[in-house]
Amino acid sequence: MRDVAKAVGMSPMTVSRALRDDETVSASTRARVRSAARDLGYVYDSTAQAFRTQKSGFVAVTLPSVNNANFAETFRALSTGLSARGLQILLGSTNYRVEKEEELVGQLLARNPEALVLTGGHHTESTRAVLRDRKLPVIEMWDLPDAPLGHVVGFSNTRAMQHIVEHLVATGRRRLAFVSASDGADMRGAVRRQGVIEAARSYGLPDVEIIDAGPAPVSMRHGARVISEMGRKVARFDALVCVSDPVAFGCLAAVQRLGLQVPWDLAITGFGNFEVAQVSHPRITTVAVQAEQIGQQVAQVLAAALDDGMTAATIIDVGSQLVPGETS
Amino acid sequence: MRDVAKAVGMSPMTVSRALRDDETVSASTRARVRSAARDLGYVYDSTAQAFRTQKSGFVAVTLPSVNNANFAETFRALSTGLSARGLQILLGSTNYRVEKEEELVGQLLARNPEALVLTGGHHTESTRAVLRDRKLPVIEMWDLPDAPLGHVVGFSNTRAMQHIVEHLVATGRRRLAFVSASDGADMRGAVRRQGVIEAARSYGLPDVEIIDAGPAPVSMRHGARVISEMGRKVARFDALVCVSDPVAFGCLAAVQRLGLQVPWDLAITGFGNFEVAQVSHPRITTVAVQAEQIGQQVAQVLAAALDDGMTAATIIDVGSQLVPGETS
DNA sequence: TTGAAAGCGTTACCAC
DNA sequence: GTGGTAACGCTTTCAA
Repeated sequence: MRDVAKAVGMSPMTVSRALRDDETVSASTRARVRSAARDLGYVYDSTAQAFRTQKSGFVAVTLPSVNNANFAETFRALSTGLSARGLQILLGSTNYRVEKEEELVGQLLARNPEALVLTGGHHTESTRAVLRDRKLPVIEMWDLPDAPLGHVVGFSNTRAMQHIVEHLVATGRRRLAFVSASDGADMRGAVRRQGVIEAARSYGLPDVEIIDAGPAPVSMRHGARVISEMGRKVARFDALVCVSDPVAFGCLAAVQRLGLQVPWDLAITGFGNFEVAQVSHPRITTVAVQAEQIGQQVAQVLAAALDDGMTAATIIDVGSQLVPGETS
Repeated sequence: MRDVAKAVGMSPMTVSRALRDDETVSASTRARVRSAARDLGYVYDSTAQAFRTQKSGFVAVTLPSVNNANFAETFRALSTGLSARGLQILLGSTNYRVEKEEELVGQLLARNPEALVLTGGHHTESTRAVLRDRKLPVIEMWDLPDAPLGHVVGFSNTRAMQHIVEHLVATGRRRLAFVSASDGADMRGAVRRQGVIEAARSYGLPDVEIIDAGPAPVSMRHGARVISEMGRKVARFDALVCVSDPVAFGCLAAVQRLGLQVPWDLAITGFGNFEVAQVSHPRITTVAVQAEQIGQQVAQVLAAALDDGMTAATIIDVGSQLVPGETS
C-alpha cells in the first residue's frame, strides 16, 4: 500500500480508503489509485484487514456429518444466505461426537469467527464454558435444547417421533422396535428413541424393543446388517421405527431379502424425508424436516444479531410433518 | 497472551513458545502455561498468527456438491490429513458449474490460501488465467485432465465406463441407454457419456441411446422420473447405464414399479459404489472409486508441495474397479 | 531456558 | 478531502 501511495504521490491512508471505495475520497483520486494498484500488481491483504479490524468475515459452523442430504441442504442455504452479506463459512465436522465438537470449536474460535452455529443442543461442559466467556453470537440448530446457549432454530425431535407413533397406532400397529445407533454419541438419535418410548407408553403399547445397529453414525448398511442377522424373527414386531431414512431403507431392503412383505408383514418408518424415502419401492413413511428453511432462518437470525447487536435469544421452531409412504 | 504471561509470571514470548510446544521451553513451564491459559479461557488468535507469519494456514477446496457420499469422503480424508499439519480447509461448493467455480476461486483466493484443490479438470479460461498468474500449488482431483493446472490425483472416467460396457457385453447386453444430466454443466458426466458411446462403438454395438434426466445435478428422483415417464417401452433397451448410483437406484425403483424384472428384463449399472448400490435389493452393479484414497493422496501431495516447494507436477491415477452386483 | 525489541499490513481516530 | 500516528496479537531475531 505504501508503494501504491508513493506511485500516486499520496499517503497510504488515502490509498486504503480509495481501495475500499470510501466516499470521502474524490472520484479522480480513487481512479488513479486503482489503476496504479493494478499496474504495480498490488494484492490487497485481507489477512491484515481481518487482523486490524478484528472482523474475520467468517461464521463458524459445525455439522455432525457433511455426508447427509439434510445437513448438506442446511449448509447450502446458510452458505447462500451468508455470502450475500460477505460472510464465509468455516466448516467443521464433529462426526456425531461432542468431544470432537469441543476440539473443533477451539480450532474454529481461533479464527475469530463473527458467530458460531452448532448443530444440536448437546455439548461438553468445557464447550459451554468457553462460549459463556466469549461474547459471540451462538446459534444452535436442528434441536430445541432445554438450556440454549443463545439463539435456536430447530424443531422437536420428540414431537416428530410422536407423529410417527401416533400414525402407527392409528394404522393398527402395537409391537414396535426402534432401530438406531448404540447409546452415547448421537444425541439427536437418543432423543428420538426416548420420544418413541414415551409415545408408545402413552398409547398403552407394549415396551418398545431397542435394536442396536452399532456405533454412530448408522446408515443403510447398518440397518441392513442388523436385520439380516436377526433373520425372520424380525416378524415378531409389527413396526420397525428407524432413527433415519437411510437406516430405514437398509432395514427395508433386508426385510425384502428375507422374503417378507412390507407393509403387510411389517411396517417400516424413517426420519428426515431423504430422497431415498421418496424414491424407494415401496416409498418409506417418514417425517419431513425443513432443512433448507433452517439454513435460511439461521442466516437471518445471524444477520440481525450482527447488525443490531441483538442479544435477546430468538427461539424458532420450524416444526416437522409426517409424510405417509407405502411402508406403513 | 500477555495476561497468561502475567498469570504464570513469565514473558509473553515464553507463553507463545509454550503454546506451540516449542522444545526449548521446559516441560514444567509448558504445563503451567497451558493450565493457566485454560483457566483464563484464553483463545489463541490464529488471525494474528497468519498475519505475522504470512501463512494463512488455509487450503482452499472446491467440490461440485457436498451432498455426495464420495465427495464427502474425499473431503473427510483430506481434512484429516491436513489437520495433522495444522491446515484448515476453506470449502466452496460449485454446484457442478464452472462459472460458479470461477466466482468461488476468486473468493477463496482472497483468503490467501496456501494451496488450492479443485474437483475436476474443466475450468473457465478466466479461472485458468488467475491461477497461472499466482504462484500457488494447485491440485485437480477426481479426473485426469488433458491440460492439468498443476498436480493431479484422479482416475479415468473414460476407462471406468469401458469396464462397465465390457461387462455388459460379456453378459450378453447390446442395446444400451445412458442416463445422465443434460449437456452442459456436469463435465465428469459428459466424459462418462462419451466413454460409453466410444466403448459401445468399439464392441460393434448399436448406437447408445442418450436419456436426459434433466439439468445437473441429477439424482435418485431424476432417474426415477425419467423412467416413469418413459413407461414400459424402457424394455426396448437391455441395459440402462447410469451416470451415478443414485440415478441408477432411481431407475431401478421406477423399473420395478413398472413391473419389470431386473436383471431379467433389463440390466442397470451405476457409478461410484455408493452405499445405496451395496444395500439395495437387488444390489446395483457399479464402479468403485477410491474416494478416501484421493483425499489422502491429495493431502500427501500438498504436504510435499508445501514443504519442499515441490514444483514438478505429480500425476496420480488411483484407478477404478468394476463391482458386479445383481442388476446385471 | 527465557526475555526484549521490532515489525508484519492494515485501519481507527483525530487533526488539518 | 487528505494525512499522521498508533495499534491490532503474534513471532522472528538476537541477546542474556
